[in-house]
Amino acid sequence: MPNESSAPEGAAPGPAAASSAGRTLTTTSYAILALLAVRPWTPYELAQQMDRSMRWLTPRSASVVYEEPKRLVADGLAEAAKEFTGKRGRTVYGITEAGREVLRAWLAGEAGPADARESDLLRIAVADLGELDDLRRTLARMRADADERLAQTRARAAEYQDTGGPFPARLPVISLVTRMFLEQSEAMARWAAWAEEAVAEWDGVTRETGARVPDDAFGEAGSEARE
Amino acid sequence: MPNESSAPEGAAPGPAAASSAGRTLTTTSYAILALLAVRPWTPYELAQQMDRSMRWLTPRSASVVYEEPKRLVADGLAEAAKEFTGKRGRTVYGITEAGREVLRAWLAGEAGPADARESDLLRIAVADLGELDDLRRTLARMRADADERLAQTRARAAEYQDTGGPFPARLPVISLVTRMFLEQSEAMARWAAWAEEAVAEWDGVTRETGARVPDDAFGEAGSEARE
DNA sequence: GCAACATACTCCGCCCCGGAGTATGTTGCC
DNA sequence: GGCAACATACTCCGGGGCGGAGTATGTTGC
Repeated sequence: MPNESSAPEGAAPGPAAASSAGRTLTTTSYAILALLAVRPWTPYELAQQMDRSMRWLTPRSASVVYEEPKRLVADGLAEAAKEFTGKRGRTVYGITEAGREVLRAWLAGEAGPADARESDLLRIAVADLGELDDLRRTLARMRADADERLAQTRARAAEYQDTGGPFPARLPVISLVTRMFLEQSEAMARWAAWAEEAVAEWDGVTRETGARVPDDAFGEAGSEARE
Repeated sequence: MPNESSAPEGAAPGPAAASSAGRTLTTTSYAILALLAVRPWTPYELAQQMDRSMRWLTPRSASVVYEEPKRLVADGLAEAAKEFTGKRGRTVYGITEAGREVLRAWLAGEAGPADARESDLLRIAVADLGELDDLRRTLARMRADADERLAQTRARAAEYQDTGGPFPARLPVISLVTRMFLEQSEAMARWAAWAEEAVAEWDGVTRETGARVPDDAFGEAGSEARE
């Protein structure tokens, strides 16, 4: 059976296709789109800004940052304007109304790249481009995920402790990494619960509209971690 | 066949070049090699086992798991034996002495893929294929990394708190993700310190040779996290 | 006897990486 | 005023990895 997966310029929307785009948008797409929603950028600035603001969330190398806007333009989600300084050209990218729309849809829904972890965090970071309820829903989902993951990790740990695992001689080294996963998933679950609670008291998604920086947001995360 | 076509540095013996292989080995390479060091596997078993044991450490899709052993064979680090069940052939892969050697070298040194995080954790998980001192060195490095990362994260958090960041209106959402990074890096630093301490009391790297499962390895990671 | 499942793979388009390469602006210093 | 250093503005390419589709043969259970 011939694969018709590449239906490029046919404007044929796949079933799972994110709104108007003729491809599945990636986390990179949404990251760039979120930046463009703030103001127009040249690719160079975009690369700088991606490095500054997205490095911790979802790092992307410069070559990718140069590519993605072109695709967004092809999808009709961004637009490019050519400018010149002497004989030196440069492109300035802006977001289109369609672009804002898919961004809003992404912030509002489950749609988007399957790679949940990193894109969820991005969703939080740019939540002020969407609605308060979107943020709450995302946090609720993340909390559920984190709790489930924690439960799984604990179950695995308990199993190793009880049975010794398939290679009991290896248990000491295994215990080291297991403890690491416990620590990480507990941290995640703790955070998700905290964040959900904090946002429960918000009236909006920015400072002006009623969001508040929680008192303990920037301090020691675990009060007991002090030493 | 030396596919050296793209590397014009011909005579330059890269110090980071993993021993005899004509390419830079990836984390995947070491993961597979570590499995092969335990026993021979068919690709199908390998894929199963990768999913079982490496899913949390460094997940790889099946197609990659089928590809990698071929490369390892080309590098002389693994060997393939063809077997038949009726007219159905299958390959069984085993590790070569050269393979064990690069695995030992990887466990002993800094060499390997730059992507430190995930490969370090793998190094811990298969540390029983190497020496106790290798494990200690890896943990010391990880602890230093974790501490530095924590310091950076705290510095960024403090900066946001003091200056409000470039977009003060966005501070509430930013504070959410910042807190998440604080939580994560604290967890990591806490773990690294714990692990280093635990291993300090070991005499070997397996149970038989004097490694012990720490008492609190499988319990609540943070004693305060109980609720 | 046949369906369902397990085994044993191959192939392909796409994303992303990271480093090399190519230009042309602007700034600062002697 | 000249020139080096740095900033800006990109393109190109090989390779790793993903994930889903496709192919084919063995084994098991009803």
